[in-house]
Amino acid sequence: MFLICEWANCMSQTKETPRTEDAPAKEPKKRVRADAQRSTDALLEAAKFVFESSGVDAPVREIAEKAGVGIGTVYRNFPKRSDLIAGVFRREVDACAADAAELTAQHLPLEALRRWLHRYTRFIATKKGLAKALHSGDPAFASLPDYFRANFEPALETLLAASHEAGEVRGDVDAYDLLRAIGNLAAAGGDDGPAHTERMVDLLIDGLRFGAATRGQSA
Amino acid sequence: MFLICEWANCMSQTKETPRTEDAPAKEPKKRVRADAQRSTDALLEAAKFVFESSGVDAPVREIAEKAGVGIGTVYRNFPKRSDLIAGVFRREVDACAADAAELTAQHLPLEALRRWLHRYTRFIATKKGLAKALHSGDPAFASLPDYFRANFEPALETLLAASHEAGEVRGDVDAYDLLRAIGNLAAAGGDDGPAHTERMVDLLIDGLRFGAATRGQSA
DNA sequence: ATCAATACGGAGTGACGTTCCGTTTGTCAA
DNA sequence: TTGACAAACGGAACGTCACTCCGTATTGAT
Repeated sequence: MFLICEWANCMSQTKETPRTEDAPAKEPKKRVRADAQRSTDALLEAAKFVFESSGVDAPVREIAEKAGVGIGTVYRNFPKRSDLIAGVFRREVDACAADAAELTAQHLPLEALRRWLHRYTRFIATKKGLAKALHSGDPAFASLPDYFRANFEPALETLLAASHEAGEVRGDVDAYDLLRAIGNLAAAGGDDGPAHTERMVDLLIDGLRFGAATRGQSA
Repeated sequence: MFLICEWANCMSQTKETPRTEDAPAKEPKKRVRADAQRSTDALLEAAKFVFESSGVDAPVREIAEKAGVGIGTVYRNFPKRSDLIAGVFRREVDACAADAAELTAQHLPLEALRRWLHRYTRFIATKKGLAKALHSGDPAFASLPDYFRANFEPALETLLAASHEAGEVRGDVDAYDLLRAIGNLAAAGGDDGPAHTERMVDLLIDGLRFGAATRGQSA
């Protein structure tokens, strides 16, 4: 009730995004060697597991061992420990955001929306341990709030729009507001298990459905 | 705007206080040796300085050196690094709470109240760096929220009551509410210097004065 | 002045993040 | 297929940290 409410708030810090030119071209002329790619993947996979089971303070050596690579390899891929944490975070964001498209393809709009919001709830819940690290001021984390928003907001907007066009939910809900609200719910709700959070999220969804037919049908 | 709001909230976590029997007697039969007392004081003094200048992550050795004692002495007085941090925190709370009585003796009620609230504001501001540590889950910090409240709430209550009896402020303000409100103000207001916080606190004080004559004169 | 109790300092221990470098491997041109 | 080289590899080594241990010095009651 006191620690995590800041989590989603952290994600909402209004950073100016200069966005001048970051990644100029995808492949200038370099190919990624296959073993390097394998190492990076194994590392992210192992780090995700270790962070979730032993916390973000787990030693780098433990992650290297779990990934089956040497310590040197860890530091070539992620020069700082915090880069590894940021890497795991980004990968998780990617996975969660990607699920939105998949759910859209497999379910009717409202059901896809419902499932994704619960998926997002689980994402937040597993990232509780990261909240502390996120506040360390480490520059490796500086771009994370933007990354979070840049991926989740469009994903949810698409889901909302589809459900709205199907006449299932109202059209006047801001995707980002909803992300933050659920983020706060999910992050704070550790006290009595995930069941409580699930119920609260369902309640929010019912709120979205209420009045779907009576307003916002303009779009 | 996003990190510290949790600070005072942390302090408000509703911990059950069994309070069965903690400190059974002040002095069972042991006297504290003079050199030991000197070491403890020097350590707390040095730690306060180092934490404020170098952050709470400063190495223990640095504090020991500043205090002019050996590392062994640090660890005899404060078995864990976190105990030192907690010790500094408690001492600061004591000092701030004690100032309430002193200000009461030296000033008229309303002025004493005003000065102490600004004193408290400074306390919060210098404890920003501790917010992160406070969330580490370390058991050494578990009792801090209670300590915070147990010292500050009565202090402010006394100040408020005196001002109210003098007819200067209303009588329907909860001391703890006020502590939290100012805590949030002071902790969040780092962006544009302390001046902004000072003004906001003065505004709150004016709020207390408003209507002093028209209501709550029952007490 | 004596002496047991207590506190002292700081070398030592183990674990950590990170660097360095000799060795191995993947890729591609011949 | 083969050769060669850039790239990636593993892990010993380094510096720093929190914390432990123990021989020595200080204290205060007698």
